[in-house]
Amino acid sequence: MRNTHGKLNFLGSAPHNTVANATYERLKHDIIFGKLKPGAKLKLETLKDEYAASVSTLRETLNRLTSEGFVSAAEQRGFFVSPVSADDLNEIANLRILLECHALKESLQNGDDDWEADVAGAYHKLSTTEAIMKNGNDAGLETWKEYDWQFHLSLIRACNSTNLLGLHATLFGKYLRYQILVLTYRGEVARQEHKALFEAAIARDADAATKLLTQHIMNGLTHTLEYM
Amino acid sequence: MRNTHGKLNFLGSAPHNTVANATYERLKHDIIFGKLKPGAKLKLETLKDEYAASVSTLRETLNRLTSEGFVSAAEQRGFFVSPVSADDLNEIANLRILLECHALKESLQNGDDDWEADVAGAYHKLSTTEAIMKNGNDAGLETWKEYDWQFHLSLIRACNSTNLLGLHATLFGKYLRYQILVLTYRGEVARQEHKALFEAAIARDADAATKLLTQHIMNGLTHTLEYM
DNA sequence: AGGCCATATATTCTCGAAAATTTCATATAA
DNA sequence: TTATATGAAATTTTCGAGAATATATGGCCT
Repeated sequence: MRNTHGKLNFLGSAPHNTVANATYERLKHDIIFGKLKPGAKLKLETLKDEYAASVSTLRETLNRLTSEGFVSAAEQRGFFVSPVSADDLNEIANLRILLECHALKESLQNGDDDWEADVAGAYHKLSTTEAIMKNGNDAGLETWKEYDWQFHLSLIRACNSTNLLGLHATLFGKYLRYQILVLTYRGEVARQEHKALFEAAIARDADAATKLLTQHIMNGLTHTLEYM
Repeated sequence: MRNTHGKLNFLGSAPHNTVANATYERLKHDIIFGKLKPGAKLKLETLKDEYAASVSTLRETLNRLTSEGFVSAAEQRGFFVSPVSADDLNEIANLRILLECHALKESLQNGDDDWEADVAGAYHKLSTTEAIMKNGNDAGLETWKEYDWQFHLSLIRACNSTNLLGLHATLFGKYLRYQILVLTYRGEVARQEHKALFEAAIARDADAATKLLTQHIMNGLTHTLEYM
């Protein structure tokens, strides 16, 4: 993680103090939430106007995003939004299963009372939002996805591996981009999956929890592939 | 991976056409091979002289390296070489086991004749070098480590996941830095471990291969921790 | 002496412009 | 007509300087 001070938001960075950080936040957000389409050329002159940053500053952020895989770079030919594909989504979903299940197991072993309270809190926020959205209110898409992310993060936070949490955060972002891309509702099913996952986690049933998590991700994958 | 054209070297990038890429290569190499010590401040003015690049270009590469975790950044206080710790090494070794074993299993299932030939070739280079180094010749440390990396990469290359190979490459680099840090010889043991691993892979014995790989990494971890 | 504030120095962050390279449009030749 | 060469325009890459911020220095007060 970039800055250890200050509260982290759901894209995984500190609040933007510098122009570079603000630009990074906005660019990443715009890619994940589809404002910048897959494959789109990222011309520096255009970005300069749109994001109010100089070429050098923009290149800093584009290099960061390239490292993470949200942007692709071609030597002397500039940057473009990383393309999407069924293969790529498959890879990401499987990696998420691998890493998140591993982290979940560790977390269930290590998590103390504070961890459990965090999970309960995150689940409460998520389920409340999902209950509201169930009634046709799909205005708070970003809020919902933020709570979704926070819930999954809370489950694995006690895994005791900063490196693992870092990799997971990037993967989650990539997975989220695909979900936003198809943007069809899977709310009610996801709601039940979250509930079962939460209960298994609190019961410290690692086998059940990892199975539920795997199913949860696989179902999301199938659903997304169907609408791509 | 950054540039799909041209042959990749063992640090995972294309040959340096641009100043930025050359600087990135050199900086990463200097961090992994300990020329830049863990925790060292990376002052822009100093780097400018040493690497013959402008501030903007340097910041591009430092941002890339920060994303990968080789460099740490503190808001308004610049960059420094990421520190090392036993905890961090533990995390990295365990992640390497998780990812590399998974990739190995997939690779053993998917690998065709060309893959097998690649593995045999990579193993040949590695074992030849290890035989030479056995006789007290420890001049070719970097060559050895390159062949080591190429061998491990060849084993998992048929895993059919670009994302997985990318994560593994970064992890391998971080693991390598710790090995270089203690710089004590584990050649003869590693030689035998590589041999057993090679044979299990060619026999497509996934269980044996993953067990051997896990042991190989765990032994390296124990050895490194001992001398830290 | 030891802590605190103002000032000076050092360092990072940001920008716009010049150099290098690619891409596009047009003309010329087979 | 198709292919190739030529030059103009667009784009990326690189740089050095100025603005913003952090760190160090030295004087002042208790």
